[in-house]
Amino acid sequence: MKTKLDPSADLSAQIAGAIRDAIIDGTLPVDERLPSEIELCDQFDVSRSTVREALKRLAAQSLIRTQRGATGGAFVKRLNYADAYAQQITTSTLLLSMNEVDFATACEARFTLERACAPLSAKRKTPDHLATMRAEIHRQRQIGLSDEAFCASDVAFHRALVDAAHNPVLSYQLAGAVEAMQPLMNMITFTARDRDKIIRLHTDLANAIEQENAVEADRVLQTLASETNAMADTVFTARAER
Amino acid sequence: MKTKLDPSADLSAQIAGAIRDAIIDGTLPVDERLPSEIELCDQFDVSRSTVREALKRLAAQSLIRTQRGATGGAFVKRLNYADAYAQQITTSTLLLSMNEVDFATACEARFTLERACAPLSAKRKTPDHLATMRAEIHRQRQIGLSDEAFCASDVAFHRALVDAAHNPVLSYQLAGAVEAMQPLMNMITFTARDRDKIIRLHTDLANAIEQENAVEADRVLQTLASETNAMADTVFTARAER
DNA sequence: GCAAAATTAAATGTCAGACTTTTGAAATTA
DNA sequence: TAATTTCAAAAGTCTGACATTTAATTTTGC
Repeated sequence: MKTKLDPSADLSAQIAGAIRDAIIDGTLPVDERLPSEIELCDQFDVSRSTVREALKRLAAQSLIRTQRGATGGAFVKRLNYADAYAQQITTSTLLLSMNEVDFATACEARFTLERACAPLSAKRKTPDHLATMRAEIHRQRQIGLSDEAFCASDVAFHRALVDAAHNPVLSYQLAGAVEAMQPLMNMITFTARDRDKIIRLHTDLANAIEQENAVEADRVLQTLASETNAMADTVFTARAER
Repeated sequence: MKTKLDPSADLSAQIAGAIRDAIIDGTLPVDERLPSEIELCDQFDVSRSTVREALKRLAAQSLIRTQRGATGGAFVKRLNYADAYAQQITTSTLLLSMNEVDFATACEARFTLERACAPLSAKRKTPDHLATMRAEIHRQRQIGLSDEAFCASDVAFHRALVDAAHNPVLSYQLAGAVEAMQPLMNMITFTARDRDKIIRLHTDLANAIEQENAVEADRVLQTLASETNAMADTVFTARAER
């Protein structure tokens, strides 16, 4: 681990990069203990502050975990789905909110991916996922529900749809696509008629999944996509005129 | 920005979390300058080392950038596609390599998503993307090409396919799915006949995209998925017997 | 001799202060 | 006015100290 790179970057970034590479290419296997901070000081010939800053960078990416105490230290962390989800969602959300990605583009991406997922969900759904979907539909019917709460329930509904495919990798990939849309959706105000329309489509979708009717599910998702786009259009053009 | 959270975590993690939240919810807009390190020391009542460790955590997630010098400081960074790609790929790769995700699951996720993308690619392809795909097919034909180089070219081919959809959000989402498979693919040794088969399918796929034949493209991708799974099966069962 | 309690040592976490380097702006000079 | 010099603010790095946590070791009490 005497590797060094990119002399332009900060020392702590170089060191973090060297260790990260070692983790990614498997030189440092999961649960391996890194040398102690003091030993890393010697190896990289820097001070402890610099080593610590490098380790914090790695910790922020969930590449290592640290333990205090006698047998403590920094260990290569087994990246779990929960951490990966969280990072993906943060990144996706910021990517969308900071880059003036237009609603149509994000919407297209999301529904394209969801439509890909639906046939698998129809085939592999369990009563559990179906129950979650129905429960969220029920929640969406509540009168006096805020727009934000409606959106949150919408996300939960679609996540249940995705999870029903029983492919954790797929769920992970789609988590970003679905959740990252939420802030954009929150910019929309839903009229009662909009909600009715969405709820009806959600019901159709749940039914299609229950009946393992992939074609119908796809049709509903396509409709949902265009309806969502239409609602956004209405809101945004109205807002632009004002 | 006087918020604090989770008293169980380290101070630097708490501070990073508070600032991260402010960035995500928009309290700190893009390109806003954070207070200087010294000012943050006062605000959070911690030492400079602790503040710096917090800032390094944020930098590792591409949430801030720092500049030295008189008008320098830490600024909220506009997350660009390149950084988001890189992070997504790192996370996806590690998720797959560290969690004994079986080949079939990862493969299914990848091809399901790619099939969703193909109709859009067929509709919106440019000569440029098509040329990239053909160039990679050409590279794959070279005799004496290592398995690794073959896989890398395979990834490049599929990325061109995805990028042809001209939806940057979709490209970003699929980057992880496609690239993260590479280490898994690298575990396979391709016989000459395997390569022939793949190259023929790639050619069919490029033709289908060129002719805007989405149905044919989907058929080819399905075939490619099952062929890939079959090759992996052969390799893994042979390896298991040994 | 054994179990509980005290001690120790190793490691990370935090702090304080100094020095270095970078960089833009202000002041000076030609 | 333009080039140069000076200056000051800020991040980057280093050193050394102390605090806290934790497991292993040693001591003590019975």
